[in-house]
Amino acid sequence: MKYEFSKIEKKWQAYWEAHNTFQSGKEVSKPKYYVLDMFPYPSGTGLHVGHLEGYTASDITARYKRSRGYNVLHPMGWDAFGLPAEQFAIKTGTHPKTTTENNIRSFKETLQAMGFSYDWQREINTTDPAYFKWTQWIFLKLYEMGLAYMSEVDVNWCEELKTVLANEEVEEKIADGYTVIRRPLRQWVLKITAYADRLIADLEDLEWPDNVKQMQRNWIGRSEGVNIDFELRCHNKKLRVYTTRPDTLFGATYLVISPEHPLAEKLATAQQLVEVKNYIKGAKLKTELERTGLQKEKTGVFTGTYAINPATGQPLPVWISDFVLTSYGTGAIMSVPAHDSRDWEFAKQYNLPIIEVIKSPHDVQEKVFEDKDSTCVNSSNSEINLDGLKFSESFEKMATWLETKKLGERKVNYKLRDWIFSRQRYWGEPIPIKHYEDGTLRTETSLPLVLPEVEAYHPSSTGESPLANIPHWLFGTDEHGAFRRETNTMPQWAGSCWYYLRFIDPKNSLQLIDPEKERYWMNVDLYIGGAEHAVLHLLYARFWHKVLFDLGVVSTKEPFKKLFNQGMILGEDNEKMSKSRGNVIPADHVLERYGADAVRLYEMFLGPLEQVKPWNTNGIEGISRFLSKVWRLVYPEHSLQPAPLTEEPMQEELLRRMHKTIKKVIDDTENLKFNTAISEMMVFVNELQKAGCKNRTAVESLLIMLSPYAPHITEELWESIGHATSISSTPFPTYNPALVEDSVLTIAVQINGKLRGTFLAPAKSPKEYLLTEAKKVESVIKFLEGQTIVREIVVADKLVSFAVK
RNA sequence: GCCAAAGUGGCGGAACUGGUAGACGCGCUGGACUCAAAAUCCAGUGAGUGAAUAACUCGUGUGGGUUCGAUUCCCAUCUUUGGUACCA
Repeated sequence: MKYEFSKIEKKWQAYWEAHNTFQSGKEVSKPKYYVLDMFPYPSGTGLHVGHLEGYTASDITARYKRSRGYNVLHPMGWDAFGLPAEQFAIKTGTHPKTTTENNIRSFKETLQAMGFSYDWQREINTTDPAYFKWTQWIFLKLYEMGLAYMSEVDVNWCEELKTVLANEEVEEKIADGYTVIRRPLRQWVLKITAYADRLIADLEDLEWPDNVKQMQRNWIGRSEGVNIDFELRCHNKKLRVYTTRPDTLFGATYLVISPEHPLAEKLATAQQLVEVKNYIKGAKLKTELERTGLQKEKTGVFTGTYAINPATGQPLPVWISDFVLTSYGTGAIMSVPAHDSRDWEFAKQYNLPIIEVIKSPHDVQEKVFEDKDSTCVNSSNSEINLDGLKFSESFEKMATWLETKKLGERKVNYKLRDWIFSRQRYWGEPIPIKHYEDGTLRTETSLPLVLPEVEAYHPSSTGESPLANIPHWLFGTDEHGAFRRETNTMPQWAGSCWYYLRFIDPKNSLQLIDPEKERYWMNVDLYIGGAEHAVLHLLYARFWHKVLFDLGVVSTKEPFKKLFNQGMILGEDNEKMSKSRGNVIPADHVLERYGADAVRLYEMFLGPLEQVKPWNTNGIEGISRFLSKVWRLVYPEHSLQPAPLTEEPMQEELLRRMHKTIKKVIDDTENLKFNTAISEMMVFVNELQKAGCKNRTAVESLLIMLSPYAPHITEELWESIGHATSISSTPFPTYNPALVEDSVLTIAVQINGKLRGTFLAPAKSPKEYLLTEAKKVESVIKFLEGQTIVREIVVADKLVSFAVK
């Protein structure tokens, strides 16, 4: 019988569906394992081979864990709110709901054709009112806790999209060809900064890649410093700056404030006023990106005003420059040009003094010295002396001095900013807030607040969402009077911030999640997805999770215990797959040609899961050959009947190979090193074939080991050799440790580090025996002749090494 | 610029805590089977010298170092990829 993958794969997919093979949650006495994919946005372009990589990895893990006796939760759903469906609606008038439904259908077909063992009864969709009812519920909790507030903020306004973009999205949109300007608008904002410290601290215990943890820490950007108040000459006011280097106060030679600083214009002397005004005007025209990114040369303007350095009593000119950000710290800095490269550049540009206060190996007039490891110099007055102290001591001493003199106070700052949470779009969760005529706000009493049908999906010309154009939805009256509904909707991130919880209890209409089920299933044991979500999605989800923890909705501090980022699959030309390059390999295409098992195996065999690697269609042929070999183990060529399996004992070598293979496949599968697990199974199959082995244990062990990787062919062969139940519920084979080690080993002999010969020796041979035997090897004798052995090294079971002269 | 990761045959990659570099697969070469082809099977395949399945030399981006021994550790350097954008 021939191996016809298309017939077999359809047969078993239908079987699994009919038998609810992968329904989870029944056997709560077993240990649980929750393995989750980052759920996709169902786009119109369909899935390509790159998408399938992570899903295959999680599916192998899910199937493997089931086979090892775990109660596995492995769900899938749709992150279906989003811009593309809305844009398509604007263009064609098709309701985003229709577009979304069509795309979901096509995505689901592909995923099912891959044989993924999802529990489809738990499927969720973020645009389903039964789902977003709870997204809105969480928002109201945030509002009640004071974590959601409205603010008139300078936002990134995109004229073409008529919407506000998050800071994080700006670059991407500009790259897509949109223009973005700054403009003030009323926005809902979430106070993620209130959780900054916990978001850093709790990273500690997570099994996440170190680089992702580091990226999150950098993004939050906690820094410890001091706010210092500088006395201003000829003004009653003080100027407050933030610094992380109070230890260098003696070296501060000028101050800089941002153009948006409230004092910017007030500090300008009559003589400088025109120039200052022009500079401030110029800065307003630039976007944040222009100001911070492209510009290499520093610009600035002197206000004409001087402040007093509290340590030295020297006058410090106050400058205005746009390299100082309004949104960070106090919007003002003290400049220590000798020990900060930006300050140094600025000082050189405008000929300001540079004073060395940290012992430098070179002249600071020539080059900046930023190292913190050195000690202070030129840093004393009648009250304080920092000379000779290292950073941590001098920081402490100066901070304390400033605090006692009431000149400043310690302050922790973050780069992280609060999260602008509203969007001026139709296709998103409505924010369930009512605005009354007297200016009060009330929450919607009945959730979900659903989207009304609209005629057109264009944003309103005022910058509000299309919802502002629907009077019957927009306006209403209740016992508190007449109200207008909030027209902003939530960003796409909202639905993905908590979906992992809903999979645990997807149909609960009374609660977000049943606490008992939550305690059983949380945390997510393994979360697999692309590295592009390293910061935003994962940070937002962690933030919401902590809020839910504080509310008592969840019992764990963190949502995702172990995170794994799969590497991108590139096109055959070694470039990132994209429509414009025309190098996209669509999933359906390869599935039809090679079958799900081959695609699954090949994607895993390509290389380490975390690595970026190019697709090569030729390579998949080798996997097809491997599957045919497995098939022929059961159905010899030209035979319609499966070959009878025997109970005849295996040759010792083959038996040891089997146990080695089992061990390696277990170890590698646990560690997501699927490429080497597959190669080990290939070796085993090659040897079985060469030996013509039809031993039942050998063949069955192979099929079970292979089943998480290639579920369809193994189900079929499992049935062929006489089993009535699914291979997916069969326990994984175990190995005998005694049989994993070889009994006879090849020992290498090195002379001065070069390999000069090998010999065979029984395992665990004593040192003396190995030395004696090594000296008997012909090629070794030759090299030892006329030489003096100065050292003999023996590594048990591995090698003998002689150092000679 | 800064931060992180990585450079191994024609190609994707393998190599445990320093211990026989190149597993497995692709590709290629030769052979068997066939009228022929496909499929399958067998043998070979890092480079060089060599008649050789003898032997030796070189070889994990480059240059040094530590070591009996380095793809692995250290220093310097080049290249590539990802992240980030003056955060005081």
